[in-house]
Amino acid sequence: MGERALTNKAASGGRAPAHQIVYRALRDRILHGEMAPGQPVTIQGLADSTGAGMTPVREAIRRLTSEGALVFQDNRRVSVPVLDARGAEELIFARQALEPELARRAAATAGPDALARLAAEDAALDRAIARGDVGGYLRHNHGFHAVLYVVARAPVLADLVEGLWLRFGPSLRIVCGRVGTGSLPDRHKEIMDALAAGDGDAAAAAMREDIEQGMAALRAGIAAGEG
Amino acid sequence: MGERALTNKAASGGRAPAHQIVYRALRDRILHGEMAPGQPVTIQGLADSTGAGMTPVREAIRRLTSEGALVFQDNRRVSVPVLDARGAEELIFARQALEPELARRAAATAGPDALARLAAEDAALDRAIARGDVGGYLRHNHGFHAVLYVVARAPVLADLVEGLWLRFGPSLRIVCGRVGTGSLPDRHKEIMDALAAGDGDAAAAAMREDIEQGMAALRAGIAAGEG
DNA sequence: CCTTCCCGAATTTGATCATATTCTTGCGGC
DNA sequence: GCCGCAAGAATATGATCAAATTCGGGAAGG
Repeated sequence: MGERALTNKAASGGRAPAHQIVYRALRDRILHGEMAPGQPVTIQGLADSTGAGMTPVREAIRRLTSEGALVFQDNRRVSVPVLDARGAEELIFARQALEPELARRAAATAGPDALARLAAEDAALDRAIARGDVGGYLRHNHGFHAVLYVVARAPVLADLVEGLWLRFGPSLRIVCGRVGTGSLPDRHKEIMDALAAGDGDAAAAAMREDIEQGMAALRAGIAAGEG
Repeated sequence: MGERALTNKAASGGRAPAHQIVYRALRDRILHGEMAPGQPVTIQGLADSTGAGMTPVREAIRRLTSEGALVFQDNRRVSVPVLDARGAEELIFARQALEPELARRAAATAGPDALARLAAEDAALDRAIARGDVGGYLRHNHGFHAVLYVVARAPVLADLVEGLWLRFGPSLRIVCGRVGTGSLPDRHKEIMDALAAGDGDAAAAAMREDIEQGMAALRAGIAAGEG
């Protein structure tokens, strides 16, 4: 999400601005489900907990509201949004509309190093599942897809899809916490095979099934939580 | 983009926060092509021109960078992004992937008032074309689609697509300024007919053609501008 | 006498600004 | 060509003001 500059900056020894640090930290917490849906997010609370001033915190919050990771209530308060069934359906549609294309493009650009990084994320994911580590599952499941987005070299589409993850992250954590990591199969092996073979159609198809399986759990969990 | 609260606030007599006003103003200027691609945007300049302090301006800029309407350069400066051919292709793909679905959903929810608003926007659009008014063309072309997004009652998809408009707005202005408004046909009549008939498939198909026609101009203009 | 409702003060939170600090950059001298 | 200086711009802080929520006291009604 336009963080290339920051990454370069950090890599070259420069110090990142406080608002970037706060943004990153809060973003990761939302993405990995460490904030519950509906939980209020206060500027002063974040400023106290991060040690930053109000202005950088304010900027980080504005950014995340723009991405749908936080919502601006009519009281001017900010909170983690509660995902309803309609919203979940839209997110699933958007993922299915965009991510298979990213997989297709990644099949044309993936090299050995990319495949190795994907395999590493998938292995870490499997270990987290075996351990029953929900946090690790969420982190490495997203990590696998995030590597694929970078490999696809489609920054606009990648930005859009990353925004979708932010919207269902908190709810996915709730759902996974209820059902555990046992019943969460994925199609990552099929995706990697297709990428290795350079078969875009197969990669897109495998991604479609991976999303369908992952989002089916979310859909069911949200329906159960609402009823 | 999550501005429902603000709108209600403003409608009920409350005053909108300065950062919302600045955000809206700058967003509209980008959307309607009043800022050229590559043009720098300085915090102090905006603060001076809008009369607001630096903090609200800062928040507005952060929001727009998150939406891809502005880019954060590695110098910590902010500017209007320059759209290249690859980025344009991604935007076109994303529009084609998402907007037909919005048209399909709008066909199921459009009532007489919605059709009237669409017809009003389209009429204003036709007048702008006849007048050769590029600014009016951009404003009412977006207005037509924006009304449709609201009618579709799919806020997540609408947010995503609105973000796409922000990304190609400045470049579209350049292209339209080069070729004029004469050769810019659209499929708005077909879309409205399909919505009136409640035919989702026809609405989606008409939307696909409308996007194809509008984006073909952008694609050609960008290729010409780069070559 | 107890319960309920309403009103207003205290507290919490958000919004804004003026200012100090840091960073980048461009220029001029060496 | 290189180094340092000065100007412009972004970053960050804390203070100050305004809005909203909460909580507690008191009156009305049962």
